[in-house]
Amino acid sequence: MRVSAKADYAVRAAAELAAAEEGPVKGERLAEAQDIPLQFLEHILLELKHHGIVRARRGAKGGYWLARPADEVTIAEIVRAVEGPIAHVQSTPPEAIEYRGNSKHLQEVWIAVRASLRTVLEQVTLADLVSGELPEVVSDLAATPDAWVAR
Amino acid sequence: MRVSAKADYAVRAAAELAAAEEGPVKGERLAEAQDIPLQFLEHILLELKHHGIVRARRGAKGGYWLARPADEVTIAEIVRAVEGPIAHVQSTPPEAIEYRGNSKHLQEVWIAVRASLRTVLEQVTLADLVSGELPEVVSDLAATPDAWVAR
DNA sequence: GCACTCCCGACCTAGGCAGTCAAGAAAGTC
DNA sequence: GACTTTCTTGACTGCCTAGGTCGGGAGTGC
Repeated sequence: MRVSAKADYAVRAAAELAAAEEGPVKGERLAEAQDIPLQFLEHILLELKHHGIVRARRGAKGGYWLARPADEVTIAEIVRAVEGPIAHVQSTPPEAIEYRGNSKHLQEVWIAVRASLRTVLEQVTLADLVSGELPEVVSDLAATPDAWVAR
Repeated sequence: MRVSAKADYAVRAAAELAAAEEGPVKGERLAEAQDIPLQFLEHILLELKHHGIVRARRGAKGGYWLARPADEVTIAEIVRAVEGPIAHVQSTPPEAIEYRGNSKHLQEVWIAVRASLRTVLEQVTLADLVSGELPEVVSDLAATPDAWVAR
């Protein structure tokens, strides 16, 4: 139930790419802009490339750029690319687990957990993120003061 | 963004305790009922005990029982007891991270993620889980067919 | 050809996950 | 008080992941 450094880095780098107008951006610039260890970031960008989220060219004038327009890339996609499926239980998808006895309905709870995560992560695109205009569902959730207190 | 075996086990064992009428339940019975490795389960129950969620007595006729009524124990509590805080990013709470540049609004997204997890996990009590009568928010989420397909 | 930049496998360390084992302490029973 | 049952606790395991570093290789532009 936690967000890994990798996922956080990946989204931040992607946001930086989304904001860049035209032309490839060097890994080094991304690393500096978001204060991410360069070598680690390159691995992450490679994974994003393998998942068809970014593209890259090497050599002078090389760098990375988004494979698709920023308003077509969701945060969910990026998280899945680096962390794998969202909200798996014991490394298997919740719909595939069989619960017995008094925990029979736990499956529905995990399904609901996944669904609620999806409503947030699949709704927000990179374009939303850089513009700051988040979808209403999300900004509503973040707007309640209660959401900001630790527990 | 995944649920550990430990958390899953902990909730299942707690559900079993919630269903047990009166009197301590042996660890062995819990393990059998939910098919959980006994020794591992005992570690988990110990953690739950330290967090004041269950109580235990040893000796003959000993066993475990809930420290509070089943309708006052939420799944969120149990998950926190064994996994630590929900939805931390890089092991720090989202409200404590400073984002800069084009990822400035990422913080709100992670806050929203945490809030949405809370609306599910803090709503469901052990009593709900055992009876199968989940709160409306949760059953609504689990009712959409889309929630059951992998992605 | 050379500088530049990504590509990618190897490696590393710390810590967590999932689990086992064995000894010990407490409580109930007779 | 002896005995049994059952929990308690610490130590320890093997494996994997997270987070990160290093260094060479390979494609690109000039």
